[in-house]
Amino acid sequence: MKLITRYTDYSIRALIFIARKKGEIITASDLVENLKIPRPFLRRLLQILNKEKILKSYKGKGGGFRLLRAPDKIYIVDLIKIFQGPLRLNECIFKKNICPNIKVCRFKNRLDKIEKNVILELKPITISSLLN
Amino acid sequence: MKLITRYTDYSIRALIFIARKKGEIITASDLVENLKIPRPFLRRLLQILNKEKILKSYKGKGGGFRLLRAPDKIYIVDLIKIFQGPLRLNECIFKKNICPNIKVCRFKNRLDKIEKNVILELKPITISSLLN
DNA sequence: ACAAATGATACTATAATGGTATCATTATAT
DNA sequence: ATATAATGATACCATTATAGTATCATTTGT
Repeated sequence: MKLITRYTDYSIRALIFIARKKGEIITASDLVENLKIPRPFLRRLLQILNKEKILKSYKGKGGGFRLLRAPDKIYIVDLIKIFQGPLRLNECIFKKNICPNIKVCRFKNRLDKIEKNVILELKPITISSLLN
Repeated sequence: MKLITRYTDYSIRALIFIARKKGEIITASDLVENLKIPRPFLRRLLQILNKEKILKSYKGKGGGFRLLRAPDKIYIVDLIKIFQGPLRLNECIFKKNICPNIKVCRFKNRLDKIEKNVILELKPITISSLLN
């Protein structure tokens, strides 16, 4: 029951590293050396961040990655969504229309409240808010 | 990233059902019929609850299960612990002594706070508080 | 003795996560 | 042009957690 998978965790570390280098183009190799993330895994992750327009990639010699958005516009919840899908801690095992007491189920209501609070606390966290 | 697995979820439903029957001995069959939980799965789960002293089982004809504790002494977090292990949303991928910046890692600090809040909200929930 | 219950335990299936490997493509410097 | 250093695309594999099944043994009331 982890909130954050390695994809998300690694990508946060990578983005923080890149953000600290303000504008420099950072290669996968730079990140491997500094963050000890397995190379092929990191490469995949960077490609995803590129596709999702979090990073911009530069191909060819001298290439690498740069942030596409300002660090205060990169929200952790976006990363979670990219790598882990919609943030949902709580899903009724009976899908909507089968569970007989969906409206009454007090447990589900409690979990919904907890989920909302988690989201509320995660929402404001950006890469820039983690920089130091 | 689910807070609650089926084991936990099913066992909550089962315990609520049993609790409502105040003191009656409830068989696995009763629960299967009423809660639509797959029989072998439910049976395993009841055996676990028996071992963990949440339920008391009665073997042989006329047997079944009864609550061993009062419903207000059965905490959801106990069930989570039984079926899912310690409630931990947040574990550094670098175990304690490897991550260079464990004390400074602001992200981990944030997650710790969120985790604490989740636990705080889950802690008071008992079977009796879900009885309606 | 029989039937109706649980106890014990081993097995299987599926999906998510974590990680690897390979080849193609692009861009720069010489 | 060509070699080199970078990313792009993709397919594959391993491990673990979750979900679920199957089987036989044991106990107990009638």
